[in-house]
Amino acid sequence: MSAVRTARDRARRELTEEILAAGRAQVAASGATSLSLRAVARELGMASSAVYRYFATRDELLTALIVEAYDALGEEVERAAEPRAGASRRDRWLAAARAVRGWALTHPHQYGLLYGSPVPGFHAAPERTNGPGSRVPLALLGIFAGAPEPRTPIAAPPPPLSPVLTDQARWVGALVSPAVPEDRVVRGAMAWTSVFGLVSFEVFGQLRGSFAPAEELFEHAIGRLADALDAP
Amino acid sequence: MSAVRTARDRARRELTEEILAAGRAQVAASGATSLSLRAVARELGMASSAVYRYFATRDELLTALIVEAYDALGEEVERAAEPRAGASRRDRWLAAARAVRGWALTHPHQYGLLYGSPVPGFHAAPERTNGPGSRVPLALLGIFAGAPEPRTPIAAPPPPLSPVLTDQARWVGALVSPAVPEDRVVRGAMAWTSVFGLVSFEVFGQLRGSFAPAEELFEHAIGRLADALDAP
DNA sequence: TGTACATCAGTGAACGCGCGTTCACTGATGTAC
DNA sequence: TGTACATCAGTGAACGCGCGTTCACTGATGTAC
Repeated sequence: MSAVRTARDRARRELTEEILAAGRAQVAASGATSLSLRAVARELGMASSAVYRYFATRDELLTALIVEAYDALGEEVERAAEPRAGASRRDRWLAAARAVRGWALTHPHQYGLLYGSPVPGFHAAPERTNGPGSRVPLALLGIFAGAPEPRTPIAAPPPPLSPVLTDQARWVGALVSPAVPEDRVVRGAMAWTSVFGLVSFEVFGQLRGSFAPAEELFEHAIGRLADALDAP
Repeated sequence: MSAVRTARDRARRELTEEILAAGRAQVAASGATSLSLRAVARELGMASSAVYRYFATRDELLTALIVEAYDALGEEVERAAEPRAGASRRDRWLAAARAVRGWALTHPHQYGLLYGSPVPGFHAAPERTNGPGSRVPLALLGIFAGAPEPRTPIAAPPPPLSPVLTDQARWVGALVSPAVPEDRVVRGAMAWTSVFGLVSFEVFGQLRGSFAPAEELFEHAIGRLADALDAP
């Protein structure tokens, strides 16, 4: 067991990567439902049975592709949300939201795989997808950790949270440190779901005939969401 | 061509309805991708080729099911959004939003068919789905036609709309009468996408481990959205 | 009211396709002595 | 450094399945005279 592995091992890693790449391309081209082991094998010029040396089943390959996609999106959003010199919280929020939209528009089928209707007859193992799937919400949450930076104070006080909602929000808020206060978590969740609602509508074609192309609506919306988030 | 049709005609109508019902049940049970003409025929105890007397192709059946689903949801939302004695705009908005969520939770697969990732290799004819698909947004828009009912005035003035966004919002606002002012349309669009973002996240399982069950988050969110909508 | 013809619904077999997965096998690569 | 054995990657054929769609057909229903 040396750090430098054998030729066999290197070949294995490479082929695994090639299989993933072919699967990724297939999902990108025609969606997750039509992902097929046989087509992947054909693409790589190997017998369909050979793929089974690398992924025990079609569902395993699909799970790996989901994890990959969550990680790809997560990485982009994390980078955008990162604290930077001269970047306010609002800037980071806007950048993160744009990263979500940008990735979704360039990878519509992978976006659909993650945030669209679940693939029928397939349930990804939660212990494999939960972590990667949490990267985006955690990155967004991280932006609002710590004290708020008030900008445009709102006259009306925010409506109180119900006890259940308070508990949920406290639990979520404690996932980052320093913990985010409950009302902020709830506002963040609303902003988070808004962004994905908007992006899903755009990617899945619901805005055709009204706000498509949705660039401007999106920009306006995330600006307003930022205003709401920045309130004390 | 009398109003009362022949026996053959009655039988045709009935069987068409039965085929739709079987298809609906199949979508409800396992999602749109696994809808199969053969399975529908099996369900009805007829030869698979017989279905072709009623629907020229699988895609036609799927289109019909999409139209049906849009109409079912549209009807519920329209009813909820209807002006009623003693019901404020806010009440109507809350009822409409709850109708969306309620329908989605009881028909998750049909909801996925309408608002999830598009079925691969299938494109519904826009001239058939556009009308039914507009019912929900138009119902929501209708709630806010005419003058606003200010409740909790917001200190900060709303951010101005870009020229493109103004045009889009004006066009959308003119779909109902009296026309809805641009800024209100944009706020409505944000509320609309928020509701569907929240519902999609809940139905597609993205809130597992944080805000699920999402009843309370949803109630809170639509309340806050109502506050924003009711601003002058 | 009865007959002749046209229309239509439903059948069953078939075509051609692609899929996931298994299995016995061969040949190459790795390992222990 | 060389040999003997164990491990593993990849093959090709096969199983069993379900699908959408077509086609020539039969028998029932509708229509015109």
